Amino acid sequence: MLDLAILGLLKEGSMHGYQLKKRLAETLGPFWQVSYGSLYPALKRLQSQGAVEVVFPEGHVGRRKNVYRVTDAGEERFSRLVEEAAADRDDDNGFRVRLAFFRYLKPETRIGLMERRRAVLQARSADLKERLAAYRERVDSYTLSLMRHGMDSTQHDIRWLDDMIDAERKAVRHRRRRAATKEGASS
Amino acid sequence: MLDLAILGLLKEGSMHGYQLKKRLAETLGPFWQVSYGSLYPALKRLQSQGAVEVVFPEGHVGRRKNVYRVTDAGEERFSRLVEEAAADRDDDNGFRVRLAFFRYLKPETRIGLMERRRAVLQARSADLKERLAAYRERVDSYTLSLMRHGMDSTQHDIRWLDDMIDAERKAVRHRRRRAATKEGASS
DNA sequence: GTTAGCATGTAAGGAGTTACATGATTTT
DNA sequence: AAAATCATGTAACTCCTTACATGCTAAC
Repeated sequence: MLDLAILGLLKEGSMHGYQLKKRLAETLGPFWQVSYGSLYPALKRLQSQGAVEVVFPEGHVGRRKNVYRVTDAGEERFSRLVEEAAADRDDDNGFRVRLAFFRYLKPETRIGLMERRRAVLQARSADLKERLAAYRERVDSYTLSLMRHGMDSTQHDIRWLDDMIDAERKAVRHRRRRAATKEGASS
Repeated sequence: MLDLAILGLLKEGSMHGYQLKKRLAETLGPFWQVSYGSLYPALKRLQSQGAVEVVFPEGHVGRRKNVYRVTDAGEERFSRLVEEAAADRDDDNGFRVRLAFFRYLKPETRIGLMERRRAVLQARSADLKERLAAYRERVDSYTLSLMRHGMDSTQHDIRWLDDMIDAERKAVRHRRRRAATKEGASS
C-alpha cells in the first residue's frame, strides 16, 4: 500500500520524503496518511530494491535532501501493485489509493479494477441483507441501524462505481469511434 | 478494540473463544473480523489482567473448552474502553464496534459518543470541502470524483447520526416526562 | 536571536495476520 | 471410516505508529 502510493506519487515527479508526505496528504487527504516513521524506511527499502533511486546524492551546497526518482523496475513494480487489488473485505482504502492513480492506467485496467471492487461491495451488501433477514428479531435497534446504514452506504458506493464504469465505457467507445472515423477517412 | 469487543460480547453471556469469534462475525459482520491468532492470546492476556475468568477450568467429561466470563474489573475496563473513543481520522470501525454495544450504555453516554463522532465527520467533510475548493483545477477527474464521493458519504453518515441523536434525545425526554407524570400523580 | 517549519532518521511497540500444529466431536 | 467442523494454541511476520533525536533554514 505504502509502496504503491510512493511509486505513484513519484511518477508525477521526483521528490524527497517530506514533500512526498505533503503530496500524499493533499491527494488522499482524510482517507489515508502515513507517518515519517514508516515513510523513510519504506523509501530506503525501495531504494535498496532498485525501485527508486536518489537524484541528488550529495546535492547543491550541502543541504541534505534526498530526492527520489522512480526507476524502470519501479514502474513495473507500480503496475504489478496496482493490479494486485485485494478482494478483501475491508480494503476500502486500497481502492481509493488506486483510484488516485487511475490516470496512469489503461481504460481496460481501470474498468477491471472498478468491476472487481463492485463485486466486493455487492457481496458485502448481499451479506448484510442476509444478516438483516436472519437476525432482525434477535438484535437490538442500534445494531439493526448499523446494518441498515451499512447496506445503504454500500449501495450508494455501488451506484457511484456504476456511474464511473459507465463513463469509462463511454469514453472507450468514443475513442474507438474516432479511431474508426479517422481510419475510414484515410482508407 | 479487540478487548472492547471481547468484553462487550461476554457481557451478553459467558462463552469460549470459538463461540466469541462466531458471535463477533454475526454482529459486526463485514465491518470487522479477527483471527484466532489474535483472539486467543487476547483472552489469555485479559485473563491474566483479571478482566475475565474461566468458568469451567476442567470441565464436564474432559472436553477442553475454556468458557470465559467477565469479572467486575472487566466491566470497569469495558466502560473505560467504550468512552475512550478516538477522535482519530480513520477510526470508522471504532464507532461501529461501540455502537454494537450501545444497549449497555446510559443514554447520556450514547449521545456523547455520537456527538463526538459527528464532530469528527464534520471536520472531515469541511476538510474535503476546502480541498475541493483549493485543488479543483489541479487534480484529475478521478481524484475529484473520489473527493466528491467522500464528501457525499460523510454527509450521509452525518445525517444518519443526526437521526439517531434525535431519536435518543426524544427517548430521554419521554422517559423524563413519564417520571414527572408519575411524580405529579404521587404528590 | 528565537520560533516555526523543513528535513531525515531510529527504536520500541501496537494490533493485528498467516501459517502451522494438534486433537476432539459430530455428521454423513 | 471419512469428512467436516469444533476448539485451542504458537511463531513468525506485516505494516504501521509514537516517541525520540538531530540539525538545518527561513521568517519575525
